[in-house]
Amino acid sequence: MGGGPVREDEGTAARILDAAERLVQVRGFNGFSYADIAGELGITKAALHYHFAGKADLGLALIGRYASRFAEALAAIDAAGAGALRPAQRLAEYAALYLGVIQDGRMCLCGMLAAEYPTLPPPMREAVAGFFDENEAWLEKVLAEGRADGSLRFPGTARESARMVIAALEGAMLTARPYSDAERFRAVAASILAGLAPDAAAERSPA
Amino acid sequence: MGGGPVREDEGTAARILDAAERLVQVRGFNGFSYADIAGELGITKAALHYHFAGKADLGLALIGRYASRFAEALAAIDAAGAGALRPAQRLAEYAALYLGVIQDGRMCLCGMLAAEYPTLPPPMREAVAGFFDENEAWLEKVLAEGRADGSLRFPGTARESARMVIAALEGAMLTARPYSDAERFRAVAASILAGLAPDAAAERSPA
DNA sequence: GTCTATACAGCGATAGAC
DNA sequence: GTCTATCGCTGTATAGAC
Repeated sequence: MGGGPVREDEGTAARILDAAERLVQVRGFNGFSYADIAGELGITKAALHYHFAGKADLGLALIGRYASRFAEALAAIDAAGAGALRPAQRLAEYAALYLGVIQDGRMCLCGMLAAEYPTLPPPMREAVAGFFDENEAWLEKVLAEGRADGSLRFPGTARESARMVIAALEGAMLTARPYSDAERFRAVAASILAGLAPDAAAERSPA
Repeated sequence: MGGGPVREDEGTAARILDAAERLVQVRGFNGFSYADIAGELGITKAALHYHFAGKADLGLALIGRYASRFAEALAAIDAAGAGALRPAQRLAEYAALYLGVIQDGRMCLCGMLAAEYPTLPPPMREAVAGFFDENEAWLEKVLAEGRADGSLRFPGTARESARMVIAALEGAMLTARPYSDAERFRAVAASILAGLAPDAAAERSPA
């Protein structure tokens, strides 16, 4: 899901999305301009407006593509090992997804947008909330399954712990920013997983 | 001195900081302008520049005041109960500090600035990192004490778990923003504490 | 689909009167 | 200490040529 250029014959719209995605993840939605993207791609601001009429349209497309990729990655985890991955392993894969996001000084697109939430156009707000809802639903399912088979232990409901996991991983990305240190994120992620699966010491590395 | 209809005896500089603090916590450092503060206080942008020469100076003063208040709050926790508060209780008080921050759609000042980190002037960056370092040191001390007396249990080092706690609480503020729901934050905070003090189910929640 | 050119609002910041 | 006035720059967005 990390984003980044995919192929060389990628269309202009996709290249705009790639550059904008990186800029939002690094500098925030209020921290970049059409001029930044135009300069990076070697086109003019006017050309950008042809592909995405306004910044709000661009932002909405950004979230849609990002959420789709994330959903595909979650489906891939469910399908891995012919659907035989144990809950703790799926959690580790989930954390590994986040590890792939933070490269190059980025943080989660929707985590960044959550910080800027009050300044976002309403359509973007709804899309951001939807992203978190989907992650929460997937994690709740995994956690409930892990509790049922005894491989995961946590207090309260599976939904509450799902929210805790998302909060901790997003917060780990956020608080790692001042230190430009991916290892710092990895250690925090490992600490979270270890707290949920105290028995499975060998399963907890998200790398 | 001059007499506008001011609520209190608070000086202009302090009132500027109050307004700016709220604006940064809600909209981010890149999401407000001198005009916003001036309009709110009924003064002009030029008057603002008299008190804080540039936006970077204002931002630095903001972090300094915020960090000082936080340090005082931590010292108050250490002093509470004549220094007899148990580690789990001190942790709960720590989480309660965060709960007081998120009112009115705010999030932690330094959490917000961490998201905007790459766009901040270098002096502000150093101050933000210092805030997290201080929190980490305080938490590490509490966690180590809790492990020593058997009241807290966690994997890895006390420092790693301290970073996990900060990440989870900051992330809980971040991910609660789309839902405008303080209860959502409270539940996540309780989930974190419960994971560290599994024996103390009756341990008071951060409310 | 991309360009040049431009409109127009907003930004941080400064000079000088009072 | 606050004001009016203004500067230079950047922001998003648009019109119309090619």
